Amino acid sequence: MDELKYSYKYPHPAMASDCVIFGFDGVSIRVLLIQRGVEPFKGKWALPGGFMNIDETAEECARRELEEETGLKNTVVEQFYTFSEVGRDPRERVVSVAHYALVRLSEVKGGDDASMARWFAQEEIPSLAFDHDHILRMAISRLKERICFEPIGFELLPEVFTMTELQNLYEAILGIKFDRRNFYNKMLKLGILSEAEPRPAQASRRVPLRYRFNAMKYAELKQKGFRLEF
Amino acid sequence: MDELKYSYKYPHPAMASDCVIFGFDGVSIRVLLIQRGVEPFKGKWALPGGFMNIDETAEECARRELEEETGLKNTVVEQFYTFSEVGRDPRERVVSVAHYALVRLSEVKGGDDASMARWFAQEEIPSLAFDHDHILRMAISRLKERICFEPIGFELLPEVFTMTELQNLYEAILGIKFDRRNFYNKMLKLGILSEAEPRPAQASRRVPLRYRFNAMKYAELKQKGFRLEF
DNA sequence: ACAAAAGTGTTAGGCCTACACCCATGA
DNA sequence: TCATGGGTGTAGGCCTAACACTTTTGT
Repeated sequence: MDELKYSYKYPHPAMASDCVIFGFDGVSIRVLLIQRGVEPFKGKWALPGGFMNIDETAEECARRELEEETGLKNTVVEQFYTFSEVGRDPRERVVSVAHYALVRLSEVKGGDDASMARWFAQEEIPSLAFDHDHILRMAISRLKERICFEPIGFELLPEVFTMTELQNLYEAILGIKFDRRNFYNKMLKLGILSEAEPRPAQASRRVPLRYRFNAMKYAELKQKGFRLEF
Repeated sequence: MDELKYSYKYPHPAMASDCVIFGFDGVSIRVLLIQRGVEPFKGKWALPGGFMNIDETAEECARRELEEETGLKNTVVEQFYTFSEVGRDPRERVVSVAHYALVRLSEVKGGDDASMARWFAQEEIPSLAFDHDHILRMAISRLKERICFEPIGFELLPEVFTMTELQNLYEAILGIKFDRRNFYNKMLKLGILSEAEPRPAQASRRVPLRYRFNAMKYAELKQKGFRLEF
C-alpha cells in the first residue's frame, strides 16, 4: 500500500548525522569506519551515521547511531559542519550534520554487533561511500586546529602514559616532528600532567616516567583555551 | 484542497538557513536584523533567513534569503553551526544551518525592499524570535575566535581608514582595550597595511594617517593564518 | 589654557628554538 | 659493543607588555 505517510506542502530533505571517530594506537591516528551492508554503496566503507528521528537533535542522532553501529555509548561528539550538496546521496536529498569524537581504542570492543566496524590508520583508508572522503578531510583539519588551542589527549590516551606517547600523539595529528626536550618543557609548563607514580628507587633510567592528566587543570585549560605554537 | 503534495515514508524536518550579519560603524559592532511581518513572532526582530529550496545548498539558501530580505548581493557567508533543537520553531520541526558574514555598513542601502532591516549596536539588540538569541551569541563567540587567527577588517572597514578605526574595530569585537603603541607596532609588523596616501607636507600631525589593506599580503595571511595574542 | 587625539621608542621579562651528552638496556 | 630510547639545561633571538612626552587643534 501507500507507505508515504508523511506529507508536506513543500519538499523536505532528509536529515542525517555522521561521525568521524578518532582513536590513537600509540603511534598513529586511526579512524573508525563501518562497512555498508545495504545499497547504496553496499560493501563500501563509510562513516558511522544515519537518518535523524523526528524527535531528536542532530547530536542525539549522532550518538544513537554511533552506539547502534559501533557499541560506543555516551560518546562526547562535537558538531563541525553540515553537508548539504544536492547530489550527495543517490536515493534522495539528504543533508548531513557531521560530528567528530575522540575515543580510546580500548573502548571499542570488537566482535559484537559492531562486527562491521574497523579502525583504519590514515594511510590505509579506502575510498569511502557518499561524500565521506570530504567529510573526513574536513574533520582531520578541524582536529589539527583544535589541538593547538585546547588540550587533547585525555580522550585518546590510556589513563597513564609516557611523555613519548603523548609526543607521538601530537606528531601523528599534526604530521610534524618536535624536539623532545622542547616538547617536555612545554607540556610540563602547562601544568596538566602529574607523574602517575614515583619512579621506583631501583628502577633504571631506561624505563620511562608515566604520567596521568591532572583533571582539574586539564578542564580549566580546556575551558579557557591556550595557544600552542608548533 | 489537499496542498500536501510532498510525501515521504518517514517524517522529514524542514530545513532553513539563517545569517548573522556583522557590520562596523567606526565605534561599535552592529548586527543586521529584520522585523518579522508574519506569524509566528510577528513584529519581533529576527536574523535574516528562511526555508531552503530543495535544489540549493544551505549556503546558497543563506545568500538568497539575504539578498531577498536585505538587498545584500553575493555576500560571502560562512557556516558555523546547525541548530536542531526539536522545539525551536513552533510551526513544525525546523533545522537551521546558521551562517555569519562581515559586510560594510555602506553596502546595505536602506529604503528599498529591505525597509524592515535595521542595524543594531550590540547593547540595543532586543530579544529575538525563535532561538535567534542563542544563534547570535554563538556567532559572536566565533567572530572573537576568528579575529585572533585571520585578518579581519577588509570586509568591515571602508577602503581607507585610520589606525585608530582599526583599533576600535578590534576593541569592539574583543571587548578589551589595547595600548595604542603596541597595536600600531603589531599591525605594521604584519605587513598587511599600506599608507593610502602620503601625508601632505603642510599637514599637521593632528590629522591621522590613512591606510588601506595590501590585498596580496592580506589574502596570504588569511590563507595561512597567524596568531594574535591579545 | 585646556582637553583630546595622533604619533613615536625603549626596556625588561618570558617564551620559543636549537642544540649535545649521559645512562641503561637489549640485541 | 652498538644501537636505541629516555632524561636533562642553556644561550640567543623574538615577541610582548608596560610605559610618557610632544604636537596640534577645537573649545
